[in-house]
Amino acid sequence: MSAQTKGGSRRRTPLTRGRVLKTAVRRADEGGIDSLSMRKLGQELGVEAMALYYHFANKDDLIDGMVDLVFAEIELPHSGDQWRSAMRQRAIAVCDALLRHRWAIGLMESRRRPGPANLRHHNSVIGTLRAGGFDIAMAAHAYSLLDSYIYGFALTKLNLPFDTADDVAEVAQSMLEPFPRDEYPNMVEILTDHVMKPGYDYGEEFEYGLDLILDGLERVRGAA
Amino acid sequence: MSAQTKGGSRRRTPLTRGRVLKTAVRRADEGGIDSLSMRKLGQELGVEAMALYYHFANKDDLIDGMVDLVFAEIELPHSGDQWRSAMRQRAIAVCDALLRHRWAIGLMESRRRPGPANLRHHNSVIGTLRAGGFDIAMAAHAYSLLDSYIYGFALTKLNLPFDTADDVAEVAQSMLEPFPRDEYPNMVEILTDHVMKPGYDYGEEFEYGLDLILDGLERVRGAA
DNA sequence: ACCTGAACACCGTTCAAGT
DNA sequence: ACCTGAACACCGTTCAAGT
Repeated sequence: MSAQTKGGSRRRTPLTRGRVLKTAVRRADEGGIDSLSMRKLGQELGVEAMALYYHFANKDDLIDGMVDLVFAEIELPHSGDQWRSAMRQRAIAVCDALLRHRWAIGLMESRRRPGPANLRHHNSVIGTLRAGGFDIAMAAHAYSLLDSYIYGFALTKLNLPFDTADDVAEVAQSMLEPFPRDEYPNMVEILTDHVMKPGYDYGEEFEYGLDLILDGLERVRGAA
Repeated sequence: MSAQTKGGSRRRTPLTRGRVLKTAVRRADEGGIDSLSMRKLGQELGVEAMALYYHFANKDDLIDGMVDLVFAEIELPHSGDQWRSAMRQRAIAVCDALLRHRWAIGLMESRRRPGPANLRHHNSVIGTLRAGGFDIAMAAHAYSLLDSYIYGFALTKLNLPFDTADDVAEVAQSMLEPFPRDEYPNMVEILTDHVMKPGYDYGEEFEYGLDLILDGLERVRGAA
């Protein structure tokens, strides 16, 4: 019944934290975090769920490791980069990583035991801002603002009840259907004259807002 | 054993959607969304879990109702308000509501069947922007930017691994503990010279970023 | 050292049945 | 009309036991 009893090889490559984590991330990417149960993960690795508890203290320990894998995917600014282009690139890289790993959005900021990639990331971003002329308090402002925007955008985009452009029309239609015409005229207008137009892509909003924020940061940096 | 068999009253006030929703929101506020199981909710209402399925199609239907209750708590701009003060007030009101109902953060934007309070909210915000001189595309930009920031800030604040100022020092300490000194100097600096200072409150970052964004929106509005 | 089996205390949901 | 009991297919985790 299990993978081991079939064929010649009785024992596969043994479990390691790294192999478990890679499989766990793939599973969560594909099926969502709710599909990542210890039992199913074990099954995918050809092992009983309980074997995982030999390598991880508990599910939270597993998630700590998964989050650090996501941080490791994000390219860091090189020292010497201009703060603005570095922050722009990094914002896009973080957003992309979150869109690849939607399950990670609420988890990236909450680690009590951040891994090395996590700490390297924060250290590098703060260093780039400080080198770009931001004092400590302003670097904190900038980091908070940028990360709130990045995480919020990814959260919003992934939670929108439609994925493709085709979906949009259908969903928008059925959202307003139960209500009398003319009850929400501004909603109707923006949906029909903007959102449902061909070529609309919510994803494009990201860089508009990002550049507006970077403009603002440039201004307060100059004023200090 | 059950509440009904004890004392005189055999049947309590019967279930209604409204009463179930109010109880569900309170439970989720207090114990988190994971503590909101159909069984526990039933128990709190003096009823078997299965009774809830008479009033709600499934758990998602329940959550649709809970989300609309949160939207209903958020005061809307009055028509005639200046766009900037209206957007500022509304951003603070949304952020406060999300901090009161942390379980709602990922759910507010994802309803395929938005309730009336949800639609009224969106309709009102878009209307205020349009009346303030934003054309359709710019109103869409502004709304996306503001909501990404608001939801992202609430998400980040609630996910930070510390709540109180006392926590901060302890958590910061233990985060860096497993690593060699001087490995993350910028992290150490900002933690010790800023975050761990008395009077630090991450919550105060919200209005700084909000005003920077509103300044930016004012500028692009003027340019159009 | 590394993994399993059985068990415990949970989930959401369906469905036939009760009042 | 409104609710219950039993059942199904799941969870995370513990612990003693196997190899």
